[in-house]
Order: sequence, then C-alpha cells, then structure tokens
Amino acid sequence: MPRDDLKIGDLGRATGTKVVTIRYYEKIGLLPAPDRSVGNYRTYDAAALERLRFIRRCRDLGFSLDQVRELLSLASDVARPCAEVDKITATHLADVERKITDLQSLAQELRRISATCNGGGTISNCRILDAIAPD
Amino acid sequence: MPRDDLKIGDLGRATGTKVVTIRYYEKIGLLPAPDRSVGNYRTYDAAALERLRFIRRCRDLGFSLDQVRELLSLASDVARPCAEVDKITATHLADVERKITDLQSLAQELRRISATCNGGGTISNCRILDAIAPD
DNA sequence: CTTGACCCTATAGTTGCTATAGACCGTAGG
DNA sequence: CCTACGGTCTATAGCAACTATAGGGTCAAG
Repeated sequence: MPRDDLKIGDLGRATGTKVVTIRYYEKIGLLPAPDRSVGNYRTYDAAALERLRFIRRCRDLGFSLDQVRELLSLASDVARPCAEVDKITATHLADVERKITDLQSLAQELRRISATCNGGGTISNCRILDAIAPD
Repeated sequence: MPRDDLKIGDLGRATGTKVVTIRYYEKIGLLPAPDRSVGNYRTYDAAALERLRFIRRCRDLGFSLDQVRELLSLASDVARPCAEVDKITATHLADVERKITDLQSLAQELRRISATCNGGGTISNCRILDAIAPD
C-alpha cells in the first residue's frame, strides 16, 4: 500500500469530518467509493483528501450538498464557462442576504416584544404573551 | 353542531396552516386532539383556533416547536413568573443575533469569492474555484 | 346517484447529518 | 498464542419540522 493511503479515520481527522459523515457522503455519491484494503477497510488517496477538503469548505460556506455536487461537477469539466460557477455562488449569496434581512426584522420584532416585559410580574399580566398573541 | 365549529380545512385557511401540518401538530401534542363529527371529521372550536394562531405566530417569530410548547405551557399557568417567558424570548433573540453575524461574515466571504470571477473564461482558469479551494 | 371537494389513516420522503447495534480487523502486551 | 483495545464494517433508526403519497371514507350540490 502506497504511503499516501489513508484510512477513513485519518481522512476524517485531516478534514475535520466525522467518519460517519464521510460514509454518508459516499452513500449519496458526493465521494466516490474508494478502494478497499484486504480487511475491507476504505483506503483513500490524496485526490480523495482534496475532494473532501473542497466539499467541507463549500459546506462551511453554506452551500447545500446539491450545490456542492454541481460545483464539483463543474470543477471537473475545464471547458464549461466559469460563469456557471459564479451563478451558483451568486444565487447562494442572494439566499444568504435574504436570510440576513429576514433575521434582522425578526430580531427587531423580538427586541420590541422583549422590551414589553413586565419585570417581576406573573404570567397573568405578562405583556410579552400579549405581544406575541395580540387579540 | 355549534356555529363556531370548524373543520380542519377551515382552521387551516383561518391560520394559514396546511391541513397536514395541523394534524402533525396534533400528533406531536402541540394541539389537543379535537372532538370528532359523526363522519369522524375533526371539529375545532374558537379556543383551538386561538391556540393555533398563537403557535403560528411563534413559528413566524422563529421559535422552535419545543419553545412554542414551553410558551404554551407558561401561558396556561397564570401564577408562573413572566420572567420565564422573557427568558425564552431573550434566548431566542440571542440565537437570531448570532445567526445574523454568522451569515454576515459568510456573505462577506461569498462576495469576496464572487468578485474574483473571471468574466467570460472557462473553468480551466476559474478563479472562483481557486478561491473556494485555496491550495 | 354521481361528481367533486373535502376528510381520514398510515407511511415514506426531505436535508444533512448523528447515533446505535452487532460484527469484524489489526496491533500491542502478557 | 490469547486477549484487549481501538478502529473499521454494515444496516438501521433518529433529529427538526414538516411535506407528499396512497388508498380509502364523507358530504353537499346538481
């Protein structure tokens, strides 16, 4: 076995990925099924390590697994236009920005609601509940 | 049957909730099992409508179903201190605020990555992919 | 009396993992 | 050589919070 062969645990440690997650990525086709050792252990090479690193980085950036799949497929096809990659990124960025504004108005409303809190009172005169359920 | 009896579809329309979701809330104990009509249809009264409205409002505010459960339980116990309600709200607000800052740095990074896009090029010289997988 | 809209139950799917059970492999110590 | 241990294997079930589907029953209008 070549020196750069990694067992699944090694790969996990090298990428900060749990073993079960790696197997999960394999099951859903994000990682190719690797060769097996005599004892039926998965053995990974440097390419697998790089691919998993890429996947994890994408996940850190908040891309969905489907988007990661697309990015991987694009990355392997040097002739496709770079604009396709940018489109995925831009779509994701727009999603993130929309989420931010949604959460900002949410936070605003929660602050407003929380501000109505009747210090040491009881539920019977809780104005927060009134604020949640205006009726 | 009293005039304020609602079928599940009516309740759904009145609260903007899908029928399956209402049944789901019942199954997980968020809504009590209502009376049934002769034909075995669920029949809801005004109290159920109010309770579901409260649940939906909480969900709109981003509370988890467990938090909603707690809020409902608090709301029904007039002797408990209002501070408990505020604590749930404050915790949730902190969550939301943390999510916002997380997403903001994410958006920042995505903008940075997207800005590297090599306009009309192909994947072979795609700098976005390089930016995602710096190596 | 049939059509259509509604309702019923039960089960499986979604996303992205995580957890568990029960078995096998490989190496180091006694 | 045996045993203990840590790692690995498969398969299955669980998490949030629903959504979707299958295969039926109910009810009012035409």
